Amino acid sequence: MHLEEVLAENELRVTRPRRLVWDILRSSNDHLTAQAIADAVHTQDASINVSSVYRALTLFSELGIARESKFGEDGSRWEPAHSDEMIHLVCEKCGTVDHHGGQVVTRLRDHLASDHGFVSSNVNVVVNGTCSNCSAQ
Amino acid sequence: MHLEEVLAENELRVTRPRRLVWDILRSSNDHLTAQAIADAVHTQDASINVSSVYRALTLFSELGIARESKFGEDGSRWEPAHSDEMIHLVCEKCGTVDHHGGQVVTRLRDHLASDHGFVSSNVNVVVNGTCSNCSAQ
DNA sequence: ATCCTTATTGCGAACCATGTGCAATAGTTG
DNA sequence: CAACTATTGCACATGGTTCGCAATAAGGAT
Ligand SMILES: [Mn+2]
Ligand SMILES: [Mn+2]
Ligand SMILES: [Zn+2]
Ligand SMILES: [Zn+2]
Repeated sequence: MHLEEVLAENELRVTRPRRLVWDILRSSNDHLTAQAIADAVHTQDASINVSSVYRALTLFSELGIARESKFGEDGSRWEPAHSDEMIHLVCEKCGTVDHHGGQVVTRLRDHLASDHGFVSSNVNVVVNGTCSNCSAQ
Repeated sequence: MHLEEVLAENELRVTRPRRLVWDILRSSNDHLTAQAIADAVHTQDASINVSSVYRALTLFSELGIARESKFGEDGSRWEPAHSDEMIHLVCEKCGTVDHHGGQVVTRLRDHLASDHGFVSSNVNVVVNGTCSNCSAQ
């Protein structure tokens, strides 16, 4: 997925803040807070304002190329967009957030639609607990 | 579930703010914001402060008798505690939040534990979409 | 019923993540 | 390169929630 294209298609400009935020998002395989992203951006260019980071993130989300998730604490977490079927496993011990795929979400959507007439636009599954690493101490 | 008992068991006092907040929570079958709860409380006793409402809600959550959920917008939503298996269907049109029960969550927990060593403490499933009422216009 | 101890309150100010108005800046197109 | 205007940086506003502290009121004992 190329930022430039998506922006061009929507007659939006490719700016330094947007490029930097996007690069951080792509290169990290974490679920970052806006602040963490801003910090990372600042190691490249300290002159970029937090507002621009927020504006970029909001825009990317609207464009469908970034995903915002709200886990327990602090603010939203950001990452490149991925399917709802990739659910989030949040370890309460070490704090890591893992992905887990399967059919759960798809089956749930289908069941809700066919048996209850509820048409889902997006499904968020967050599992809090203890990861296998932390279970083994 | 009697508030008085739970509080007594934990050597906590039964106060007017706590009783009022609990009554609102019990008598509504909605998912209320802290502000909505405070407003409702104020119709009974205008002298009760929002801080006390927040403190009561936080306490109830720690005691396991209230449940806090974060849906899309604005602040947290509160209700009497219920099982994780009761998942939330949030209608983007009319705003209503419905419950849906089943085995989905239980099966997911089991799968994660046995096949991935992830021991879940709580599972949150939020489905956003259009309810059957709103689909029918 | 009254006193005592201290948990709980009301109040105001602080907080933190995020959004905004506006003049200055910098993409983009020709 | 010039012109147009989307986007930025800045500083400040916001909204939901929390905190410190002195005043109040539960609950146990007398
Ligand atoms: Mn993810
Ligand atoms: Mn509920
Ligand atoms: Zn862990
Ligand atoms: Zn609806």
